[in-house]
Amino acid sequence: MTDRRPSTVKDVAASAGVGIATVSRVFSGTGSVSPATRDRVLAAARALDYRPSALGRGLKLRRSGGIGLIVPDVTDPFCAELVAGVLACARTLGEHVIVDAAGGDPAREAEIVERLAEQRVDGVIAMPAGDEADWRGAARVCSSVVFAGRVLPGPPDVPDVPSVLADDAGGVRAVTEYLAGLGHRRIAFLGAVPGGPPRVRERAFRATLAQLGVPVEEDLVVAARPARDAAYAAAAGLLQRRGDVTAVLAAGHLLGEAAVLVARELDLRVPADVSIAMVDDVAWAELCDPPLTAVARPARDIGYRACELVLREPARRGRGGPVLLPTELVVRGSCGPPRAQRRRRRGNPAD
Amino acid sequence: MTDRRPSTVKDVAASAGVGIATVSRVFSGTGSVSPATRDRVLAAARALDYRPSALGRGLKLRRSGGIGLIVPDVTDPFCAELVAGVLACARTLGEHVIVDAAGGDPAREAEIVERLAEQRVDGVIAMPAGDEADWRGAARVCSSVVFAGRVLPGPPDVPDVPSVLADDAGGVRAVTEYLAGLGHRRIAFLGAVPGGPPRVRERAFRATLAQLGVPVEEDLVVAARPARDAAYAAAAGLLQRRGDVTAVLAAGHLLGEAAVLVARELDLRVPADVSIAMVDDVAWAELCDPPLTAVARPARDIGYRACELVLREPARRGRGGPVLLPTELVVRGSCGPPRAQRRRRRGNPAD
DNA sequence: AAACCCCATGGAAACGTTTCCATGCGAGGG
DNA sequence: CCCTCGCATGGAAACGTTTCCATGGGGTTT
Repeated sequence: MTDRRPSTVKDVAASAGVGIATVSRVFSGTGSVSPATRDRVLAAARALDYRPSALGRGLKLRRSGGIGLIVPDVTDPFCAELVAGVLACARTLGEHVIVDAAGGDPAREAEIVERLAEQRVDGVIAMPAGDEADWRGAARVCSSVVFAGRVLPGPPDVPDVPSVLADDAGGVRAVTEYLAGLGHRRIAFLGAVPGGPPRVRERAFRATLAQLGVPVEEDLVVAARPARDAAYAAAAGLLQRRGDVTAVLAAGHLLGEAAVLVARELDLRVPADVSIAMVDDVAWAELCDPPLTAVARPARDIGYRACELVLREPARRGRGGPVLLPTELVVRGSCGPPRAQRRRRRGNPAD
Repeated sequence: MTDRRPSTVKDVAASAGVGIATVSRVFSGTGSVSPATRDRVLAAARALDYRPSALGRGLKLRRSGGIGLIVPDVTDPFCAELVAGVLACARTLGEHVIVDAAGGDPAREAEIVERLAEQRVDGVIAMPAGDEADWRGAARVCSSVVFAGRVLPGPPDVPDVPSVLADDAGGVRAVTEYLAGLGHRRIAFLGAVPGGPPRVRERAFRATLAQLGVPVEEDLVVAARPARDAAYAAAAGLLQRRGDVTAVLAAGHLLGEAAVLVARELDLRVPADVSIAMVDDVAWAELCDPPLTAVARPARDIGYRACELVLREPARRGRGGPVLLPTELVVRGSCGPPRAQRRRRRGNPAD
């Protein structure tokens, strides 16, 4: 039936009685074309339903006019917000975005990068999971890579991949100071990263407590992979083992979710029995009962900024370390003064 | 610097001492190449860090090897889940996905479709907002369009755009029967679509009640745009105006959120004073207190299936009406038997 | 032994753009 | 009046791939 092939510059040129170069000039905006000719070309194009082929153009220009975006999981609220930011910025710059989810798997990340390189994307934005080495290779493969929302665990020696991050340290400091200011002394940190050296949130937590003269009990810093089951197990372990904690700072929304569910399961009232706060202000924080105090990371801005960085400012890339965007402490009802010292649930004396 | 241009078939051919046709055959998998030659080509390619250009291939093949995906908002949990499904399927089929958000604006949708057409995508999956006319044009422009998760409000005359949907009617029927079965008689439907004829959920709600012999009070069917503010306003209006409703069925998660917040604001206990259920089982439904009963739509499956449809089964497309995927009623604690007939807000609730 | 066929291979022509370069032409200055 | 300059325009060459077609050679069949 109507599976006519799309019309091309050649068709338009013939129909308008001009050369193909002129048609190209009209559509690419370069060069000069007399108004009369331009009108004639545009009319012909409209009549033929002409639509310039991005493939032809890309081939000639050696760029596709699109960028790649790699996140661990598009259904994660933070990632989704970040994606939205990237889309918003890309739209203003007239680029399209190829999105893919790596599921936190370095091998899949590498695979996606490979594919994006074949697509000749103009740049790649990634929320990385893999290790330094993988990405150093990737940076070689792709024109430009920007990390957004997360960086690699590797040694912070030469940060040759530019990045846009939330000021996690500042956010954790703020919420830790807030909890300490309410009078808490036994504050748990839920969500240390299992292997390897402590990451920025844990470090900020420790540093803030130290600065406030509150001793850090190793027992209260619990590691957990960022997955629902692991988070729940970690939270359950913590709250059962240490009935005397008066506040829990969850390092991410999955951890916060776990803390809330476990507290409910153990019949702990929030914040009367235990205060809960978390990093990442997701939608449900407000719907919780009580609503959860959280450190809001500007996920959308991070995405937007990363996109600007990768497309507009190739010069600034990598200079001056990561771009840090401010967090905000959103105080809701889930934190209060600590309950007077007393045991609850067959507590084990651990102090 | 190392801004060498990427190597091409020509480079590889020269380096391996073969013709470019042979290199192409090795990488595209077509034709036959002797093992020895193949190895030589692969070695040369590896040495040169060769990566076939998707642009060149796309130009020749007249297809980009990617599909377009248009959703209203990637941060919406349902959309995000749908996107994840599409990505999963596209991955298995070796295609990439260009994602964009239209914000529910038909003009933006049209613009995105235009852009995708320029990219010569192999197909488009859309959760549409625009009206029938727009999309009929789009379908002409693009090779193939599939609707996912939502269809157009237009008359269901000639469904020439294939679609993959949740069985909303079944889901609403199930939850309505459940509420009626608990004894509710004054059940509100929150989230009728403002303009135009009633959509499938409202129709199913009315039909089910009619079938059960429960009269539908027009006053209890309230319209609301699917936005936070509108949802909240609608919910507040409903619950303040009609203190005698014993159950609210929210037609979407934003509406459900609004119902929960308004109920809390009005000091209505759930489910003692009012039962709440909603369509769309999002993460916070379980974190709510009490956890919310919801109709789960298989968003991920919908995305996956839509992607299969658009890529694998061009023949089946459009035949036999929309593909309906089953919903599931997830019963949690937010619904109970109706309170004995009495006015709400009779002073201070004893807590 | 001759005819044949299939396989491996290379050359060359697309695919649809952009852009360099050449051409023609009208206007303005010497 | 001629030279020059600038502008509008067209032809043609790239960009990197796939694929048709031709070619040559070795093995099989008669």
